[in-house]
Amino acid sequence: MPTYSAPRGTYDILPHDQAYWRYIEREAHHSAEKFGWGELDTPIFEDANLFAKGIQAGTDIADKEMYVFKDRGDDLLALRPEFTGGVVRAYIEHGMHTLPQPVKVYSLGPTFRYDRPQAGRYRQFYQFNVEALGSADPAADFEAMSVAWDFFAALGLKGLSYQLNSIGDKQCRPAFIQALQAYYRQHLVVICDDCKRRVEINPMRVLDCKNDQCQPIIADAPKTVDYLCAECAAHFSALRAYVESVGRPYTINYRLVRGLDYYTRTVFEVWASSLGSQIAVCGGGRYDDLAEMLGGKPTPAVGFAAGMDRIVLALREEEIEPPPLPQPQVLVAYQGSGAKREAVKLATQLRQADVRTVLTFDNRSLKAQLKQADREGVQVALIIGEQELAAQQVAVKPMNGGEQTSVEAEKVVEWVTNAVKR
RNA sequence: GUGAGCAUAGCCGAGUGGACUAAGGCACCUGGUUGUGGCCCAGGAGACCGAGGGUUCGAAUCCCUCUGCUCACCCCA
Repeated sequence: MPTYSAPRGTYDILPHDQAYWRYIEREAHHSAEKFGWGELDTPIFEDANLFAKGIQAGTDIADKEMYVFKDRGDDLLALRPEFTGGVVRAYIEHGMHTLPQPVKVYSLGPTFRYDRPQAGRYRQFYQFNVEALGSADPAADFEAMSVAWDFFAALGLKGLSYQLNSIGDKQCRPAFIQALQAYYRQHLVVICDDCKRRVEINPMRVLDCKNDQCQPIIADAPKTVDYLCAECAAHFSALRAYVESVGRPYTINYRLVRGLDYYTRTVFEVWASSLGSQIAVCGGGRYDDLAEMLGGKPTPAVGFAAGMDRIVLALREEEIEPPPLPQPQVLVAYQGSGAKREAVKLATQLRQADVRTVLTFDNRSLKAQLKQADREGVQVALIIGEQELAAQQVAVKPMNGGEQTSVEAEKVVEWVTNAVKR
């Protein structure tokens, strides 16, 4: 057994797997920029309180599931468990309310949660995060939802649909919570133990309980959409109209909720088919009350986060092949130390001409060098042996089985740049 | 935090008490071609069978503890 292994819940993304990540990152950039979003990079760690604000007691989030540490200056920091906190902090810190609203920013990178790892869930995981800050317009919700849609469609994921709900705001939600709790208290004997707890601590969460015995109770439970105030109802119906106008399939999912207080109105997910069943590939919604909780001016905002690890899994399951990464185009083989010097020099010249070129090391046999050329997928092997050295030539061997020829040493770079495919 | 399953070389994986100084495949290295890849053939290297303890004349194989991995629950900002 090795002395060290990657920490629990983390993993290495090996060269072999990078094509998936490159593909996902490329499409993320492309989709976000298509809609006028700009990239924002924030620190991987922040003041721990930034993430703890707005998290109420009773959930495991703040105390158990964050990577919190003190640095040598005794500052309490946390590895970011999500992007939103840092994004809102940056918005406030840099006075972005003076920019044209909304401010649309996206981010890519690792996030951290101290969870028990399981399928598609890691302690270091990668997110594509998209936010629009400074607009309460339902069209902004739709724009964020559309970035997500465009992104997943570009990746080739099939069976896309939206799950959509509205959870109201601080005007109308209290009445809903009351009705929900009253209803659940009538059914305490049949619901699961977790739900008995949830009813008091985080009542909206009873709606996405997976326990069989709770399903009939959920089915008849009060629905958030029936308790929306006039403004929230208008917002929701405008958003639905936008979704319908572009013909994307969506389902009103009354069980789709968020547990924290700063979430308002829109909650959505994008689902894709994977191995025949539907999985959520991103989640998002509106959080009109967060900026104020973090010490900024009231700033309506909407966004989503997509878990890139899960997207990789979905691509694999759907057998969607990412575009291959660039392979070396040329390998320079050699025999003898004089030839080796020439090979090193030629390789340098080829790279200056922007040809992806590899060499072998350790003076291996020509056979071994050509075998490597095959394995690396190069288009052409250039061979410098004693004969070529003496004749100031280079043997040119196409790896697709074409005939081997000789080219004058000083014309090889030109020959290669003309012959090799990008 | 709770529950279940699993743990043999880089990867896959046979072996469930004696003949295991642990099979096979992939990958790797060398040679068959004293200068030529992909196929084939031959050979080589690579494992103290997750760790520790116990039972036994004998343990990869049985028992205990630990660790790790996986899946589900919890949680999911």
